[in-house]
Amino acid sequence: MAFHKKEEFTQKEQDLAGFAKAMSHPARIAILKVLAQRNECICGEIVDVLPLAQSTVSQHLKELKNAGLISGTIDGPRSCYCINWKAFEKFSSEFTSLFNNLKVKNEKACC
Amino acid sequence: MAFHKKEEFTQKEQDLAGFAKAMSHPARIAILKVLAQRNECICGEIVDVLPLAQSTVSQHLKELKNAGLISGTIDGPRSCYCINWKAFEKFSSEFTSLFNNLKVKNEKACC
DNA sequence: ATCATTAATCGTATATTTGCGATATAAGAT
DNA sequence: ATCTTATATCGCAAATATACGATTAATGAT
Repeated sequence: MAFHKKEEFTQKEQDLAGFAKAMSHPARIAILKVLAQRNECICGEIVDVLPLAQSTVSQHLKELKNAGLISGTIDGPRSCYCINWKAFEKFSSEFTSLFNNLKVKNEKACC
Repeated sequence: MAFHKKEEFTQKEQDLAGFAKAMSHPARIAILKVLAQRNECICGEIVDVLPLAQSTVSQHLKELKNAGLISGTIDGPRSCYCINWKAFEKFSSEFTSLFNNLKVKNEKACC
């Protein structure tokens, strides 16, 4: 009956989950890798590398953009996407710090 | 027509995506946090903390377990779950190393 | 042996994601 | 002005995820 209960959690939990969600598909991991290897990347090159249709790649790019992990400028038929390192580092450190802190407290495993 | 193309990507990409997917819901982030704060954690305590039905929490626990992020021993009516730090660190470092390496190559942003 | 407790599983409804082809859009080339 | 190229968006179908209540299973208590 009641769906989509995500807003009942803390903002930080939602943010982290959103970040993870953006990277929860191998195509998007692959896209990030391709983008990270170049300074300027045209979408078409990504399409060539991935085993997916152009429209699907465009959709994945959109999701990564919405999540803030990449930024892109649309310049007519030629789009330039690249990784938004700032946002990426923010999440990455938030993520690792959360679990590193917890880990210190809890050296011995229980089961 | 063709769906579920995930197997067309590298194993590493799939693994990373699977790890991210396991954490792509705030409820599962919250569960990991609760588990990390105790040495032994009974599922019921998690149910009390989360704004979700018992069956739903059980489902989330199952997903975390399938992803290898937590391990649990079922002991009759009393289950003990805890974080699988080993698997967690493996992914965590794989994850950060991937992007740290890439970042070094690519100090200047392009757009 | 029966009851209470706790957690997993089943069945089901709805929402979201994934993917593609077709179409639209926007700029450069002819 | 028309054609080409590159990318975004639309519309749709299928798969997966999310959530719950009801049921089952398994142990401990009475």
